[in-house]
Amino acid sequence: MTTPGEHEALVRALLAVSRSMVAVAARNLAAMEADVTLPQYRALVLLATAGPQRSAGLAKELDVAPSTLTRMCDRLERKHLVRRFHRDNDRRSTWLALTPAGRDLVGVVMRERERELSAIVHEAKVDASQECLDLLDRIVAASGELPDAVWWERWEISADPVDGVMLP
Amino acid sequence: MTTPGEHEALVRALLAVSRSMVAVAARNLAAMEADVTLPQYRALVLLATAGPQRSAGLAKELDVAPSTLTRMCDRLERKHLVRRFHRDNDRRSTWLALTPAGRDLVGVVMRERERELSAIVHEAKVDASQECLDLLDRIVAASGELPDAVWWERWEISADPVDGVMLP
DNA sequence: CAGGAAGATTGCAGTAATACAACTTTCTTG
DNA sequence: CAAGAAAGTTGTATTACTGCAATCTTCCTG
Repeated sequence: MTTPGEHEALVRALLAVSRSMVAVAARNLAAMEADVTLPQYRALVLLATAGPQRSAGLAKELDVAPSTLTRMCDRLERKHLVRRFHRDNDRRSTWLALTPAGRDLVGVVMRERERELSAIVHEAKVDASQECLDLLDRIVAASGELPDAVWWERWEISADPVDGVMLP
Repeated sequence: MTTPGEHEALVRALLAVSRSMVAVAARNLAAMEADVTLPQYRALVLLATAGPQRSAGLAKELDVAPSTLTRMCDRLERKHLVRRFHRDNDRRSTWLALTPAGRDLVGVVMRERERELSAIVHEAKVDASQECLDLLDRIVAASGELPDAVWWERWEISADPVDGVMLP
């Protein structure tokens, strides 16, 4: 079990890690010059991991007003990164899904980030014991995020999954 | 030394960690409702860690045009989070520094993030061996970020350091 | 089927980010 | 000292984000 001191030490270490990872992600996304804004990119990532959504659901996850989301999706649709569709003969709810291009964009950004992390790990010359890997995995799980392997599975099927498994 | 397989495994684990930490930071900042935008917050953080800057230097670090930075600082100054001043009888360069309020804002956001990370660590029920802490520290160092203790030192003196040690 | 609820969009309005070009001031150098 | 470089600010314009209120379909329910 974790003693108070160990707990604090780990939290402090993670706070620094958090700053590192945020900086890496920010540089990474800026460098892509991907023609999407940060709010737009957040929407794309949500669609990649949580799958197609109703407009209202996505608005709630992004914590913006419905009208804000409508406008944002207008722009994303204009760029062919997202598409709208309907289901179950329900013409009220509009569903949103990534296009293959939208899926690819998220994948490219993530692959690039992976490349940067690889360089950092190389630079750090660290030895990753199983114990440390487990620790990282548990932190990820506790924060509510998906393990890497699962993340990529979700990503893989996130474009055009209408006949697939991601629709509830 | 790290074998190929271990390297890959660590990179993958870190990629997931990166997604976690970005999510935590995003939630965190959004929840603060701090009356600053993300670009503005990035500027404040840079001033907190790198100390007072010339306008051009900050613009370069943020990768925006000088005029963009001027306008942003107009807004930050209006909110009393940043102040402009001159040095060395040089009336061309304008320097930028945090006000105490600006410094506090950054500190509050970071403390809140620390609180969230503490909850996650608690939830994860992990045991942090010295080996794991060292690994995290080396990752942080390799990414060019400061260790937590140093970060807080910099933060501490970042407001009104004109007679202090942060000015080159 | 009629009334109302649900869901998204549109009208309207304000703020922010962003950059290019022109300009002002100030420093530096020949 | 004069010419020019350096640094920041202002003028101007575009795009995006954001939300509230009104509207328009569409679905549901009595």
